[in-house]
Amino acid sequence: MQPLFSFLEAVNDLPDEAKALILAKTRIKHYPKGHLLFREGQVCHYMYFMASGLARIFHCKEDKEVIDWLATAGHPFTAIDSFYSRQPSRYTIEILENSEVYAFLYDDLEELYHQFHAFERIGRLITQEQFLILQERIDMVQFQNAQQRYETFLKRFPNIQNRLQLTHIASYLGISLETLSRIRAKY
Amino acid sequence: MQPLFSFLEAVNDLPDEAKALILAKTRIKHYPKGHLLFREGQVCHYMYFMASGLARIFHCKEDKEVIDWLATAGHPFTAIDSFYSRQPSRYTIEILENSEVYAFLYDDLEELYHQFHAFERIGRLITQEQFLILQERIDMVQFQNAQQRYETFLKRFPNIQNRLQLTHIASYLGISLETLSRIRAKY
DNA sequence: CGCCGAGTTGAACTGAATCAAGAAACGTGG
DNA sequence: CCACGTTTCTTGATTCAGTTCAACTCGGCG
Repeated sequence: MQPLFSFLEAVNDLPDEAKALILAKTRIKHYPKGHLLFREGQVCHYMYFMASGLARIFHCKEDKEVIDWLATAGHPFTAIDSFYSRQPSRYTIEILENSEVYAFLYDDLEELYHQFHAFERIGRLITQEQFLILQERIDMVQFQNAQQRYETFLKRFPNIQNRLQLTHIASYLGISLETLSRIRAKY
Repeated sequence: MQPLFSFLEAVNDLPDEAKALILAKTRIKHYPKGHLLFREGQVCHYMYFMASGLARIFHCKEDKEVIDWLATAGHPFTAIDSFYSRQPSRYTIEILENSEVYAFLYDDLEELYHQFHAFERIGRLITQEQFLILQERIDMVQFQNAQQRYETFLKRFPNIQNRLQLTHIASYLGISLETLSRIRAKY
């Protein structure tokens, strides 16, 4: 549980009672590489936290898979279009490496938000950070060419290149597999 | 103040004391078309709310202006990269029509967040909604061609076409002025 | 050894940018 | 109310980054 608490308390302090409730509500699971944590079309009932490992969140766009988000160790993730809206999701979540994942039921998270102002505050601040990450991503997709996107990617995920196959990197960057291959050919 | 309270209470109820404090902290201003509400390079100290009118939030990318956000009546806006981080902003905010704007000082907003759990909750939920709007925008920029983007734009801002010049629409859509003109030529 | 998925390389194609020039709309001053 | 200049918008020709399609290479594994 260390990684979760250090993630949360880097944002804002939490009272001990809140930590105790978080502890009581956490569901710790291990998933093997290739496992589908969540499938499109369903309502996602969990907010996840990646304790260790790697996952991809993708959706299908005209028979192609498009990766929207990479879940790396120490960060939260979910099917964001579904979890809060309680509507069916377009996303699928696939575990890419044997991973340790914490899961929090929607109702439990709501209880935490409700009971602890400090937790609600952390929720707001985390969402704000993720908003800024998305803003950067828009900038990338809208104005950077293929080469620049790859460089941005390497900076943002320095230790991930050899853990992801080219298809996935290309999909995350919004460029074709061939273009990415050509870019890497010139180091 | 009607539009602000109805915006906030559509998200979550607020206790009367919170409303009273909001009222006390609101700074109501009127700005003429063309007024620069905020300039890049400074720290933005205000969260704004557009009571009526229109504004654009843009930044400069290699001597060109890129519109990131349109502030329409009934919605909040600010230099989002600066307001919460307290760092200098890349954005400039220009009033596009004579507008009525409410402004909230950073410290006042923090006080509201701090004093009222309900307000903190509203802040979180609004941020979440804006996150989803950005996610849609990524989808637009990454996968829609020029024509589809224009159609998306018309759907999202149905009453705005004739209030914005083509240059601004093109900039918001991330396409060139000429391409947009050609698209409109075929109705 | 041969198959299969992943990655590379080549050639042709394309949507949209850019460059360029002209038309329309707009507003300001005489 | 018109003349002129400026800004906004349209239209055409050219160019380019990246996609698509296709063939080939490489490495691992039954």
